[in-house]
Amino acid sequence: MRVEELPVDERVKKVVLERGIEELYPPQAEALKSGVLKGRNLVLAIPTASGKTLVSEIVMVNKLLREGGKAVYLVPLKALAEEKYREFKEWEKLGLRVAATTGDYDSTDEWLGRYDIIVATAEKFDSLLRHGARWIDEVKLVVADEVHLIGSYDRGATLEMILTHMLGKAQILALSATVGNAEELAEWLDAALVMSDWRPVQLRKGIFHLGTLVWEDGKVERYPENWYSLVTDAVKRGKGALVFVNTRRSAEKEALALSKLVSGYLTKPEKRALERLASELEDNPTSEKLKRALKGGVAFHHAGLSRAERTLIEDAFREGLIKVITATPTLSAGVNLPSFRVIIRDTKRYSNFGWVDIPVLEIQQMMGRAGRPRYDKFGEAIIVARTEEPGKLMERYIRGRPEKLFSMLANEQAFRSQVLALITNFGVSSFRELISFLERTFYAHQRKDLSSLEYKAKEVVYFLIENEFVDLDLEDNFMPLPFGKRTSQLYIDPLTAKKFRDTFPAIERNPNPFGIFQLIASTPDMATLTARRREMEDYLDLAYELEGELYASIPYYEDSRFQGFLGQVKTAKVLLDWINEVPEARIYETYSIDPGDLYRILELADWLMYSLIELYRLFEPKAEVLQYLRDLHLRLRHGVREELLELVKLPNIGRKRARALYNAGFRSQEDIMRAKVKDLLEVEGIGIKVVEGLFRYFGVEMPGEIKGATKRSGRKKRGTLDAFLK
DNA sequence: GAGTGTACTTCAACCCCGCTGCGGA
DNA sequence: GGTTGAAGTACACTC
Repeated sequence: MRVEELPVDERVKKVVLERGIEELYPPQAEALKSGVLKGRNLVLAIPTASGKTLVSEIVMVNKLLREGGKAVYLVPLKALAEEKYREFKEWEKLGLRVAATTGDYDSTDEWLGRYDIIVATAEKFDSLLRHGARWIDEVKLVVADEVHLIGSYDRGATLEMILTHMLGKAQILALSATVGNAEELAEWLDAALVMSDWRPVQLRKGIFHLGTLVWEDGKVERYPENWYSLVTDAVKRGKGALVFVNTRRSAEKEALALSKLVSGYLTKPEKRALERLASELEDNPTSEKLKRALKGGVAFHHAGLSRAERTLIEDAFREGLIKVITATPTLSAGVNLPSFRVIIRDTKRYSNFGWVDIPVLEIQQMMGRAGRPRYDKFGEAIIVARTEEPGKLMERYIRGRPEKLFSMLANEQAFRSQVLALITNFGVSSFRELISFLERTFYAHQRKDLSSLEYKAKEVVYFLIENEFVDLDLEDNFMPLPFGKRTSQLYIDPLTAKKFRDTFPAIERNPNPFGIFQLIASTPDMATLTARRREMEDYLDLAYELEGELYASIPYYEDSRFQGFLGQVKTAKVLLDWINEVPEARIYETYSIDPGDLYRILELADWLMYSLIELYRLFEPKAEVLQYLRDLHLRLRHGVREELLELVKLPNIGRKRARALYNAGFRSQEDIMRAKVKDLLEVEGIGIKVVEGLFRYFGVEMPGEIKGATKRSGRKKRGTLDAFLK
């Protein structure tokens, strides 16, 4: 189908044509003929990179231009929200306004009302729904990207509930990878279904075993025995490779090993560019390894890396400077990062229940990364058989069909939160109403029988009533209580909230950081570290030493909670170090964690600390305790001791600069306001830009000579992604 | 004959990912 | 359940 022939607004066609697209891919054409342009719901199940985004753009923009209202585009990852935001920005030239919102930047409501296309993570949109933002009624279209995540154990329920809420109120366009039961999903959503395996870049799949590479069609190629040869072969041909492994340690090890082999194929300028790239990285044990790997044109990629490091690597790989990335599954479902060759070293992974086969769906998503549109005529995805039998792998992952999707609504933690939200934020006022809502879910559609879910719902409701999240009136109608409503808006697990509330009296008696941090670490919303075998004794000792500060009792060795408890102690200790200004590098070393892990712990602790305070405020707080908690929250956010709290409030002053200023004798905002520019510049880490920012903050004129050299105030609009990114 | 280097075998420890709140001059 | 680095072992070689 030609773009010219599309039955859409002329302006839409013009923009698409300007991109150089004149002809639509067959599945795109089929999708657009399905009635989706006339308002019909659609499930589009096609491989990644076969043009789902373009379809959704055309549908969104056409609808907005013709009918007004808003479109919401849901993604599973923050990084994807940024990626889509950048892509959709192009449509602003038609007068539409595009915004992105995730937990990272900007908060709720009203400013979003000014935008037409809103990109959000599913959880963020769920949260917006709970807060009852007024503009929600104007949403005419919901695009759910990666909708197969409805089958994810911990996050699937959120997506399912959002779609249940919006079903009937807005048009729904669900984008999915190929799954086993797309029909079922389409039936539930009362949607047309378009399925296809068509790809713009052909994909060849094969199994490698001891030097023999067998392609799907039976063709055989010979290589040296070690699978490394698959990588070097790709590089030799001027292409890149993406290697998937199942542990961080393996990613790092293979990167270093491959680096030695690949470095021989690099040109002099490439080597220089890579050196430059490596020098941009900060110094910590993991970065050191990364730097070594980079010198050979190879990088590893996993969640231990900071976001900046990840982006740096992704960009350099896209440019072709980095030839090979070894990655854990962070990359399989993340941002768009294709490669000529994809090599899958592992097909099993460790879970709580021991080793399990990685689902077909996931392996196929990894394989789908092979082949770069515009550069490659075809892509190659190769699974390495090491311990598994090659034949079995061929059957399961290459010829086999992906799994069916199953509703995860019944997952207890998720269900608890969702039931609470229905009662406190969505006006569900009786058990009967609750059930009738649940009848519209994918769970009900799929299982037909609601009795076991009903039983669970009953248990949850009892729990909520018993713990005063909700009350019953004389006619047995639900009455939301402030505690319940706030819990739901804070987006925390009711169990976390209960735990907090139960601990308030103890906190009032003896407020202290260690106790509070252990409490936070013990909630189901926190991702705690695990204590390694040889660390266990140390943390147990620490717990006994500080027993008086804990709000929980120390479990016995035989107790099933023992392991978890030590992990919580370890996490609390990390947080304690953080607020006592232990340098990051030392924290990484002491606890053998990576920057990404620390960032994650701090982010979670920050959010939970805020929630703790907000809930405490509901229960006749003592002023001095409240102040104590607020100060602790600030210390946690900035990673400083108490005496620096005043300084870190200043713009561009973090824990390092604040400490430097303090040690140089500038101990209050007053001191700084009165200081001479020259003296401030003497302080380590303080440059002219920082000083300029300080002066602007105080509303003081800069002395003349300096002012001229540093003018520029790129005031960005608040709440947009631009502001966040810069 | 003790010390050192090296190649090899055992052995226990460790094991992917991600989202959510809110408000400041 | 399988990989990995570290500890342990055996053995040859050097001074």
